[in-house]
Amino acid sequence: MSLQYGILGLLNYHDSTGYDLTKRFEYSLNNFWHAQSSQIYRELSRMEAADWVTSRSIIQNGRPNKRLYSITETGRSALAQWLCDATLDLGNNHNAMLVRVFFGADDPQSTLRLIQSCRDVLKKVLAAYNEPMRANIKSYAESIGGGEEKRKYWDMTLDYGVSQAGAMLAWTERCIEKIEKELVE
Amino acid sequence: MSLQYGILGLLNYHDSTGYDLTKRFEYSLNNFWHAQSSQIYRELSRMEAADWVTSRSIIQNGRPNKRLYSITETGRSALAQWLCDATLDLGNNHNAMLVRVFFGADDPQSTLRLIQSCRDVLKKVLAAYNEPMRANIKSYAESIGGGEEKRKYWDMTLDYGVSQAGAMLAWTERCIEKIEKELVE
DNA sequence: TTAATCATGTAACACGTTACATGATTGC
DNA sequence: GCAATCATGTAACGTGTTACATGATTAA
Repeated sequence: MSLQYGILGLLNYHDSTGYDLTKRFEYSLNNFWHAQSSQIYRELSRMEAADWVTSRSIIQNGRPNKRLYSITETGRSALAQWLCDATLDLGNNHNAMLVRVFFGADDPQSTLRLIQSCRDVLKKVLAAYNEPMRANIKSYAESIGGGEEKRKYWDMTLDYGVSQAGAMLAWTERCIEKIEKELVE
Repeated sequence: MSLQYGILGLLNYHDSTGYDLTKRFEYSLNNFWHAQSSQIYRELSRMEAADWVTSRSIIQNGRPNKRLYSITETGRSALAQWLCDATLDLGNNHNAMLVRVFFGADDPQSTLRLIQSCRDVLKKVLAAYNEPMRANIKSYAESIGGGEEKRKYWDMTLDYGVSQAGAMLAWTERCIEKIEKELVE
């Protein structure tokens, strides 16, 4: 149910359309929460029914009409309440690659290839944190009131991504070494 | 769709009931793939329809009857094919805590508390890797043919968990320091 | 005597993904 | 001329979660 709160959090910064929110997710929360536009529209309808948001139509010419969403007081307090709730779920880790590694003993060659390709992807991911992601966050911070204060927290979430990817990269390298040693013997 | 392959992988070791598989998931793959029994039973029905597994009833006295599942040749080749497929999705990261941190600037106090409780949980998680998890895997390895070979790969998945949790723990400590410094000012 | 273990599932719902439909405008 | 952007969604499906139902046996 965090998607709803992610949406509320962004609407709390300023009114947005579903389209805006989709983009915004992609450029900020995407690192730790991915959301398709179809899902965002669905949640927006539900949230409007629950009176967490309201919407009004904006007629445009030359562009399809927009539906601009705003957070309500009810929504604002639901958000505040959720944000300070410290219950923690480290639960839903679903990693298909690790399933493959787990069952990898019967075919070390392809497991090795798998982990190598994982390593290569991670190197690109780590590079991307610096270039597009930090830059996106910086420019978003400049476009918002109190952005510099908020940016400290946004940066923490990026640091998280960097440290997780870094640890995973180091892990792939250790695994590769182990499997290569095994294959030589 | 990886759940099906997780099930196939375990059935490839030996025939099991849905109940066995649920336990097995909890003690081995749980680190990177969690599955409820209801989901496992559902997948087993689908897989039987697809002829990846077959089942037979075992009558027991004093205990409810079992349905024992076995992997078929079709299932075995589906598994082998999936295992050596190197496509990688680092996609579905869903972390509610990071959503809270992202929107944490308005309430540094509760964000601090949140991250502190995360740190405490992580310390326990890291301790658990050594005691119940390594031990479980070791005893499972001893109960299976070729277990020692396989254990190398199982251990790699545990190493993964340890390194991710370790990196996350270090991250929480950096964040706590930053926020505490901010609160003093 | 109380809880845990064994063993099966169903039902309902929530969340996530993929594919599709529409159609003008702007930039290359 | 072609692709991308803007902007809305629906439909169908797949996956994950929660709650419930049943009921004997065994260990604390």
